[in-house]
Amino acid sequence: MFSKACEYAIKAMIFLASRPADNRRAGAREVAEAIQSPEAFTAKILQQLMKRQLLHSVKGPNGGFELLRKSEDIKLAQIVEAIDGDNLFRGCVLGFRKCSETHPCPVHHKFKGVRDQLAVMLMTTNLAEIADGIPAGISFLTSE
Amino acid sequence: MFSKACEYAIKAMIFLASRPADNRRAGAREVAEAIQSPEAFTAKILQQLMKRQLLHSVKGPNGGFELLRKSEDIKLAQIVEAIDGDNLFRGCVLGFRKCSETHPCPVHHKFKGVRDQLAVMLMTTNLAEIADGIPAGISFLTSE
DNA sequence: ATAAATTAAGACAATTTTATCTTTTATAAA
DNA sequence: TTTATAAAAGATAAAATTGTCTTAATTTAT
Repeated sequence: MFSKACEYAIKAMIFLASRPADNRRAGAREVAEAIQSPEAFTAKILQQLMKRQLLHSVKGPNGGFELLRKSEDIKLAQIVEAIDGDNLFRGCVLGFRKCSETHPCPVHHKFKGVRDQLAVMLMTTNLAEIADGIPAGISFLTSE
Repeated sequence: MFSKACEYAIKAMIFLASRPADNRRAGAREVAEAIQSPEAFTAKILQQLMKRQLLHSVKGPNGGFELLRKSEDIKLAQIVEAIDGDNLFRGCVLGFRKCSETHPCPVHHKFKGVRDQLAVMLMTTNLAEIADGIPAGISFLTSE
């Protein structure tokens, strides 16, 4: 569904959002360890999230990354869009450029419901609501 | 959402299902032209669909590929599963192996609805219903 | 000021996916 | 039986994605 890079991006953003409010900032190494992802690759992804105005970074000792906005104001769709683009929830599943209600591909109407539900969910779900379950022990960011 | 190979597979199966009943068989070249895909790559995919018991092939002059079963009896899920596996509609969106109702990843409950709707749709939609719109001019298998 | 820590950036490498090319095998038609 | 046609199979290649390494730039703390 998502690229590996996008999976890491979502996990990284959730991790940052789930940290205590007084110490939100975390370095690339810390993020990578927390979400069990390759460090250098993760650093690149954090940089992309910066360019897309989702993160902010500080160099030097005690530096690191933190959310640019409140977690309530960051939607899942923005993270996905920053890394994978919006093709998943806006494009034609068969890859046609010209696919629409009036000129539909053979599966257009079959996928419409799923696609729209996915788009709405991604656009309305904010980081806070999915990150809060982690410190509460309700959901998990690691396998074991 | 789907790999390129899977997109081609779906299109190829739809193309074959949309042909006139008296001349269902089509060669790899004909299929590739119809769905505007690279011929050799498409041939490989058709072979995979054969190994997964979705197609049958005949060698030699006037040979080619045809559906192994009636299009009514072939579900979209079988085609997707044959090429991309069932990860899309059964696996965890964040890639966790151990993700379940009782041990959920942070987005598990948010994606559950979409994922289940997708799974049901893929498992209940048969080739006939999506292929029939093509000869009828209701849906399209090419861009222009 | 200097040293240490950390991000930024770019080159490089491995893997996977997508795509092509060549040779072999099977089959139908002449 | 020969020839032409088409799939089967395997090698090769190109492109995209994933991942690593090295160097530079920046900032904090000493």
